[in-house]
Amino acid sequence: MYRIGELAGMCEVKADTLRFYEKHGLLAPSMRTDSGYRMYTEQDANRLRFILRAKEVGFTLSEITELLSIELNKSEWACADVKGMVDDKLAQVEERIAQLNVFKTTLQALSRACCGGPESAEHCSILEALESSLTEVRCEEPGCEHGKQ
Amino acid sequence: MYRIGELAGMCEVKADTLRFYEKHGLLAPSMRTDSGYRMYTEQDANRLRFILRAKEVGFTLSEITELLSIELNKSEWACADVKGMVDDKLAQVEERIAQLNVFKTTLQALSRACCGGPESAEHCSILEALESSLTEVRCEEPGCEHGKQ
DNA sequence: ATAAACCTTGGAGTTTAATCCAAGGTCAAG
DNA sequence: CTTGACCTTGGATTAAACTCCAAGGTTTAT
Repeated sequence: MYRIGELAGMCEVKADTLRFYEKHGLLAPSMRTDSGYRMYTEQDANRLRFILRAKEVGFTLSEITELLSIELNKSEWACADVKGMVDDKLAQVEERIAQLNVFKTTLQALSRACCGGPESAEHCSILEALESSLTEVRCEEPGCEHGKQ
Repeated sequence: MYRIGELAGMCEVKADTLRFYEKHGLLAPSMRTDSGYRMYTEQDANRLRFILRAKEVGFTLSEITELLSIELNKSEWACADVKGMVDDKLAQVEERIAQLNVFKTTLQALSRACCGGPESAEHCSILEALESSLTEVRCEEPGCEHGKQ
């Protein structure tokens, strides 16, 4: 059993964050001492770890709430519901990855287009691309001609 | 010359957003009419497009402010500065993609572990995994044994 | 000349995810 | 038995990036 500060320290979050999660229904301590101190079990700690892992990867707290809320009411849900939720999240994650890959490609094109040297950015390909249109970034040859004059 | 609503409509943002950008030093109209209406020139419109394009690539407004300050003063900066910013952003995006891939793998494991049938989620492998530890999700065989009793 | 559509300002509200604060209660050590 | 570290609560504040509102002024079309 951990007090709030212990669990927080263990998981590298602040005690305030745990109170916040409690207020928002993500994680409540399994018990309280007579004097009202929150006491977290190992199971609570595991739940917190799941929350943190999900968060690390870009799930919002309300998405995490949704995912965890089934657990409180297991018997009212069918496996299909649970799996459906996971699959929805999976689709969202894949969508997000796809989106980020688009960003990545654009950024790579921008990066490749620029010599990155100490010369003035007067004719910098990156700035020129942002000035005109991102779709026009084309300068993939290794010998960068940029800054020639 | 465009009035605020025209420029907003043209670029598919709200007039409020343009006022917001002005307040935050990203984009001020080049002039005002006698009666105080904002009037944007084609150059202003280009600057807005620059902002929107940069946003598309995932730059925050404060990063864009920085980019714009380079833009306005190109000769005082080196290509290395500009490329450095893009490469930083690229690293951030790649890091995020890597994280999302970890979560994707976990979600795929959860999904595979569950039969997805109409039976009660009382003994659902997904929920069991969430309750204990995600690292324990191991049930990749096609014949799902889940819900057996 | 009047209604509709547009514009102005300052300021408040929204969302997400905390983070901080004040005033006070609890607990272990010396 | 008092100090210091910890805990309690409710409420205020933060940051980002808008978004909306009220009360009024301007333009334009009929």
